[in-house]
Amino acid sequence: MRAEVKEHAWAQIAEAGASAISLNAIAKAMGLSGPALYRYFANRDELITELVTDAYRQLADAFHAAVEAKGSDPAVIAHAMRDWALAYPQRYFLIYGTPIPGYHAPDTTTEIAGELMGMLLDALADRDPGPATAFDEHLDAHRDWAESDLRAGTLRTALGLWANLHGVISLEIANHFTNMGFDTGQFFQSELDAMLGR
Amino acid sequence: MRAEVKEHAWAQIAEAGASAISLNAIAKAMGLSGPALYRYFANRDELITELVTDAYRQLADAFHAAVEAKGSDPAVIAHAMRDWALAYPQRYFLIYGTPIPGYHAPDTTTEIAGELMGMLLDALADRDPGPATAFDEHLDAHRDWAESDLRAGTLRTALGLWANLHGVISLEIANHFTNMGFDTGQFFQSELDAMLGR
DNA sequence: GTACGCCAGTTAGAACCTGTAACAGATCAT
DNA sequence: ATGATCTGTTACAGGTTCTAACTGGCGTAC
Repeated sequence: MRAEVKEHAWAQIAEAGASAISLNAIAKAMGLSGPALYRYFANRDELITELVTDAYRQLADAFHAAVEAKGSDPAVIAHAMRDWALAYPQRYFLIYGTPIPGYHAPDTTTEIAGELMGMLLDALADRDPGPATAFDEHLDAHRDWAESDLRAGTLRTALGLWANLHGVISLEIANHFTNMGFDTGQFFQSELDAMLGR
Repeated sequence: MRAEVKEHAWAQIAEAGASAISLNAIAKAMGLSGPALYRYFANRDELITELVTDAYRQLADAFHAAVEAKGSDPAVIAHAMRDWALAYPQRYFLIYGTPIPGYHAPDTTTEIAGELMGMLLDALADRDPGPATAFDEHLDAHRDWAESDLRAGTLRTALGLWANLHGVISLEIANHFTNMGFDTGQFFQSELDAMLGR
């Protein structure tokens, strides 16, 4: 039942964004009347929270599937992230888009965020992070969020890769490149090469 | 009058986000009654559009001011961008956050976006873009959006810098780093060094 | 077999929102 | 002075979330 509600919610999100989902419209689409849904979700926020964690879970599953199929490689994870974002842009924005003021992410989402970062760290563990930087020192003193057997340089590389990936992907799916005429896939690959190639 | 309305709109945005601005509430805050505002804004979308272009304009002004004060340098622009985003996170998200479905940015915003990119290109013009890449060739064939006297490598560098800046900044102001405990300013500087230093 | 309680759904309604229509009053130009 | 215009009003239609109160059915206990 909750699953069916979320099904309709995803459909509404895909065509009008998260802020436009309406419990009323979902109920009507399911042949129910307005307040019936309040048996299953306390309020609109609870539904959205559930959607956010589901989206996170899906992204993590996409990562796992990609690593399973093609090996633990940063480029594999990067492409999995972009492919998922292109397939489900609204879900991506649910995770990484404009935060809703006053809304606090539940613990499960931060756990999954850690899981994502963990996979990226694993994929980068055997890599040479290049010369140590000033930031590495600082990171070394603030690394409680990562497994302890990793070099600070690896953490730095993962953070940088993650941020850069997010930058390229979010600009692409927010259509900030559309007026420029170049191929976004090639740009993504180019950035990936710059980050990992060297 | 329109300015006063926008003033209140910014206040509402700051505390509850863009999707929560209400013409009704603004009117009440101004001592007017609901429909009075429709004399000045045809509808809610027109107000938001104006806010978006104003935000763009402000960001561009921040860039100009920074360049004026400290010279045309990519690091100067980068810091100006981050400082502005930290000062006005909601305005930043209005520009670069989750796009509003069905909303099409007016021409003026794309013009200002081009202005921003132009300043970045200027600041990078004298820089060695490093060895030519495969993407440079593609860019060379799709560069109508940039002045013609620039090397493709410079365009590539500007795009990459822009995307990476956006990634770091947007993750920071969306609080995706809060649980990690490191200093976001140092991370920003580290990324900036990695992008420009080399 | 009857009575009880629970559960899923209903309608009614309060309090919001956007936006339109019709109207009242002031002010400004001719 | 008179008419047009401009600014604001109230009334209203239709939408939203969400609460309250009620109804019908189903399962269980006695």
